[in-house]
Amino acid sequence: MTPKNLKAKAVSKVCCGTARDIPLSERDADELASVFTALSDPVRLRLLSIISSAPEGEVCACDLVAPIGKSQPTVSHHLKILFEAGLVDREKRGVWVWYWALPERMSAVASRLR
Amino acid sequence: MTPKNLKAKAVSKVCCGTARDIPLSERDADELASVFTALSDPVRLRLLSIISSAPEGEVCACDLVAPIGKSQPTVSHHLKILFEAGLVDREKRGVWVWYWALPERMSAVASRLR
DNA sequence: AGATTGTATCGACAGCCATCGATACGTTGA
DNA sequence: TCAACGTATCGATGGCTGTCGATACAATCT
Repeated sequence: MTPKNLKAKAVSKVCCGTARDIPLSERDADELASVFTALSDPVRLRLLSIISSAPEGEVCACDLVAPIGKSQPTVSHHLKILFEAGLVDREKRGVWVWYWALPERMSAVASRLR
Repeated sequence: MTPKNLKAKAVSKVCCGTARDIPLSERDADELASVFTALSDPVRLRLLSIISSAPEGEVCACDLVAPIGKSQPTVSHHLKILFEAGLVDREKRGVWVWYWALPERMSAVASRLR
């Protein structure tokens, strides 16, 4: 059992109760953590902000390299991670690849934070 | 300027417009990314789920080691990261340290995902 | 076909991070 | 004062990750 609430002053002799089961399963924790990992890089967050706020709803990858200020392989790497996390989708049109955000995915993750 | 929407079929000759400014500043991106980094580990997410769902609103650190299944130093390390990210607060009472969640912080982060 | 251009992949390297044993610190109780 | 206990810190280690140059791939244009 978890010890009583002793916030004020007293200190119980009894502590460290028996283990309860964890609300978040190991599998769910792994999945959630993988999404947060995709969001844990400032370059990816800025890419996401550009893509999400695009007036046309989508952005050509060629328009993402210059403002980010990183090399083209690096930007491509980050876009791949965002894509695999389900945060953006993409489509190849001719030589170019267009990216757009998946807001329902982001709000789904957000709701998991209560 | 960003090229026209050519989703259907045609492919424009013109692409790769001039750089717009990024909605998310570099400073804000760093700050946000640091919080997501704190959330990017399954052990920390499970710790947070235990702490957040505690009936008394708080949990003794001594009750966190066993269910997580990691060593005491490892759990202490993760709790420190959650604390420094502003996701939990803590108070020492006697020998024990009690942790509780800061839901307003989590919802603040969640709202940043739209 | 060959040249050009946008994108993704590869290989390498440096820095960060999760993990644990050992240990130090602080508090309690005898 | 000393022993016991909960927690935090330290040091080491293995694995992961962001970065870039070089290169491969695919589509377009001449």
